Amino acid sequence: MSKAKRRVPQQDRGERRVAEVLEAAAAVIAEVGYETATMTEMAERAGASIGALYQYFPNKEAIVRALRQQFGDEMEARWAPLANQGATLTIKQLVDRIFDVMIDFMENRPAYVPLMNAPKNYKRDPAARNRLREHFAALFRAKRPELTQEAAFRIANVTVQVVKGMSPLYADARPAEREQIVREFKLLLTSYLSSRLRA
Amino acid sequence: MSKAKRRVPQQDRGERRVAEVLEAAAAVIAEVGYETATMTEMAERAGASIGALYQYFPNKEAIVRALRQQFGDEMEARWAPLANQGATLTIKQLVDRIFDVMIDFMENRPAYVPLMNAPKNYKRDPAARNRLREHFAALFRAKRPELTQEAAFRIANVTVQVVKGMSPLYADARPAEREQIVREFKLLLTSYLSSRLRA
DNA sequence: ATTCAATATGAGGACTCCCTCATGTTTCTT
DNA sequence: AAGAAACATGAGGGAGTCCTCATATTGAAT
Repeated sequence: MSKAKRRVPQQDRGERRVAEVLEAAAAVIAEVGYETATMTEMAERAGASIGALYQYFPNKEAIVRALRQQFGDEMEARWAPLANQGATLTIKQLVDRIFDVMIDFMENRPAYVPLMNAPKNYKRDPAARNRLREHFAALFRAKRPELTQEAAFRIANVTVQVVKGMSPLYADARPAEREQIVREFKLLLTSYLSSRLRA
Repeated sequence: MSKAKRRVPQQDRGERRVAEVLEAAAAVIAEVGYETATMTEMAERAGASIGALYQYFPNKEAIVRALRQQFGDEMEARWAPLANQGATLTIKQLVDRIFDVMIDFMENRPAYVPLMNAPKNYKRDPAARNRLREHFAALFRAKRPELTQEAAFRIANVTVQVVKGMSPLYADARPAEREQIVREFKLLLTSYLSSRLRA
């Protein structure tokens, strides 16, 4: 395992490179998955040489970490506005919101799901894995404050798995069938949350 | 891609080898997943040489196909007795049955989930992917004959994803927490099926 | 204009993986 | 017992991967 530190970009050129590499990496991972994505392909698609890539990222894992951080931050920005008004939403509204955000994210950041499911490298930042679960748990506790942390996390775990479960079906389906799939999974989550968050 | 046909076992020795290799392959895949499982490791763990392995299987994909076939047949044997009496079961009984069978299977055939999720090679036998979904769809239609094929398949798809969603949580959890997780996912599926299979 | 840090390049080292094949051993048949 | 067929072996070919490093180029500061 390589251990050397890498360059931190100091010029505009460097910052652009880093951004280009990350964007290319996300595209490649979205297409072929983390394991089969190669560093050479990422570099080529970024219009950079393999050496340039390694100026900023010491190894493949570092790229994954950077992408997860970036996606995690973007998620944060999406959920922050909801945290306040969480108490006022109905279950149906809550479920609609959850799926709207996640579907929009899956379409605009198609590397998100493959990245989060890549079993590798979670030992290095286990926190990343739980950020989404914590957002959901916070929403549920806002709606029903008498939930214990534990209970909220359990429900959030199930919620995360429901959304994850929809994603491969959604991705494989023809656009015309997608609405139907979304309806089905919204019903799934609504039925469950109605039991669990009942007044 | 290699294309040569391989030996079909003719002696007891050969049949034992094939069984040993398949068992070892399943163990390796269960531990590290399909992509990272190596042919050398499978051979070593089967107590065979790499050459012996390739006497019977032309490539890695062939091993996966054989395992999927085997697991599929075992599944068939589990669901067959239910197909008849499907009409008489309550939703709760149905859900209990589904999870009991799947959990038992996951514990005794830990390679099942990684294999079914391996995106590779499904082009060669797309039928394998749908066997479980078809079993579920048959159960649902036994219970509610007025369901269209399409509707039954949709519900079966969701059901498969729910069970799949439980499996990583179940596998990662300490045994003491597993009962809790199972309860949660049974509630998830029960709530949903109650909506969809209502009289 | 000069200098030096920042950035870029890509051939190739070190490794791993899948799979072949020439050769050796065991089992069956007669 | 002898010959043939089935089975076993493992070194190594070929391909692909991650990553390094010596060298070259660009940009900024003086």
